[in-house]
Formats: sequence, C-alpha cells, structure tokens
Amino acid sequence: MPRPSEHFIAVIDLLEQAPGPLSAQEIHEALAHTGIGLATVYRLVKRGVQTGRFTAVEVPDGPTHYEPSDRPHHHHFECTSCHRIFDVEGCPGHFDELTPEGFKLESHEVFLRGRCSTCVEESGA
Amino acid sequence: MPRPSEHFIAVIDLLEQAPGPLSAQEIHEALAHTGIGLATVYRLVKRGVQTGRFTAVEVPDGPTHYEPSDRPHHHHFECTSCHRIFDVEGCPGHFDELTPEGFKLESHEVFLRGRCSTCVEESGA
DNA sequence: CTTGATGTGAGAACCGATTATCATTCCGTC
DNA sequence: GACGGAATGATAATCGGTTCTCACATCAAG
Repeated sequence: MPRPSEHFIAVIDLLEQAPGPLSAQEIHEALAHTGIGLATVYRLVKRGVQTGRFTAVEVPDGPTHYEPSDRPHHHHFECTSCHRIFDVEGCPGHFDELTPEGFKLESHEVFLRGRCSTCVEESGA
Repeated sequence: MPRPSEHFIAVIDLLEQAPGPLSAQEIHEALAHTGIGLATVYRLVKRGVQTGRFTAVEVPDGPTHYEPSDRPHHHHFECTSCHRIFDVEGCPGHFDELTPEGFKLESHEVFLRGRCSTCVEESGA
C-alpha cells in the first residue's frame, strides 16, 4: 500500500499527463492498480481545487472533471462515442459582441462535440 | 382544474415567451397558479422533446432546461446571480479551426456567464 | 513502544434531478 | 348518468454523483 501523500502525487501526475480533464471516476479507474479508493480520489481533487492546484470543469450532463490550473486559456471537446474530454487550444473570442445590452460578461465556455481521432478510425472512417 | 391538454398548451406558451430555456422546476413554479404538478411537467417536456417540439439544453452543473425547437441557431448566457439562462443571438463560428487533427466536429455550444441586466442594476451598477 | 494527528478504503448515507406508482379525475361516447 | 381510456397530482422510489462515517493503517515525535 502506498505512503500517505503518494496518492496525491499520483493524481497530480495523472492530470498533468492527461489529454484533457478527468472525472473522479476516471481518475479512480486510471489509478486502480495503486489500490486507491474512490473516497480518497474525491478528497484529493477537492483539496486540489481548494488550494488552487486544480480547476473544476463543469460538463453539460456529466460529472465534474478536473484539470491542472496552470493550463493556458483553452476549451474542450467531448467525444460523443467514448465520452472522454480533450483540451482544444485557441479560442474564437469576440464574446462581448454576443452579450446582450445591459449584461455584464464575466467568463465563457466553449464545448465542441464529435468524434475523437480514436473513435473516428474505429467506426470505419 | 384545467382540461387535459390545457397544461401542455400552457407549457408551450410559457417556453415561447421565455427569454431563454427553462428547467422543469422553473416551469412548475411559473405555472403554479394552474395547479400543475411537477410530475406532469416532466411528462410534458419529455413528450415535447420526443415529438421534436422542444429541445433539451444541457447546462453545466445544473438541471436540463427546455426551449422551443424552432429557434434559429443561438447560444446561452447564464446569470451567476439569479441563475436564469438567456438566449443570445449570433455565433462566433470558425470552430473547425479549433478542432484537433483527426477529430470530427459534430456540434458546438457556447456558454456565456456573468450578470444579467436585472442583477447588474440590483448590485449597484 | 506509545501516543496522537492524519490518511485511508469500504460502504452507508445523502442530495438534487428524474421517473414510477397509484388512486383519482377528467373527457368523450354511449 | 354509466363506462373506458387517458391525464393528473402526490408521493415514493430510483439514479448518478458526491460526501460522510468509522474502524484501521500510517507516520513523526517523544
């Protein structure tokens, strides 16, 4: 069984390497070989968010995902087949122009949806 | 007590007039004076979605909202204060340019977040 | 080794959203 | 005004996600 803080390091490393934000479930499964419990995963991601190390990504119709906070501004792509979420670089911008009169824009999110490269190939491209 | 299909018409009218998609809870509250039950609201919106009359709008970290299907392409603005959701016209477009190599883009969503005009005024603009 | 503070895994409990159940009400038809 | 099928409201049940509980393991310090 791993030492105390070892779990936390494992979660940090996992999120750093991941191609996009991961849910608690996904983290749990990815680290299953370490014997980490689901409750511990929730404890660690919560701690990570509270200390500013992780950012919580709220996904439409899905559980909260987590990613390292030190990523530059970006958005997300959700595969409709495997339901994994990938980071996408860049941003279309100009959202102020869409904002209705009298409204104050504070932030924005863009969600792309479709097939990731793996699932495109599988389903006979 | 209203006649059978009267409820459905009331929901349709409500969604038509609303400035943005509404949740089942919001519909229930808005039509409280008619005595409609929450279960009936869920039944009617489900029927509306199945028959193509309504579109389900999945909101990050919130319940499903519903809007008439016949609206032109648009996006949404969520007020961080009153949590209501408003339609916003227009679309920044050019999302293919953001899509990673090998990925197949099928759809996109844009969520703006901030203060609606009502809440901007209240909080001493 | 003992102690105490903290971390941990398993599972129970909780929560908001949604669906199922069921007795009742409504409506059109006879 | 009795009958049958569909709609309804209240509430229980369910569901996925998350948090809580608790007995146990771990570690650092004495």
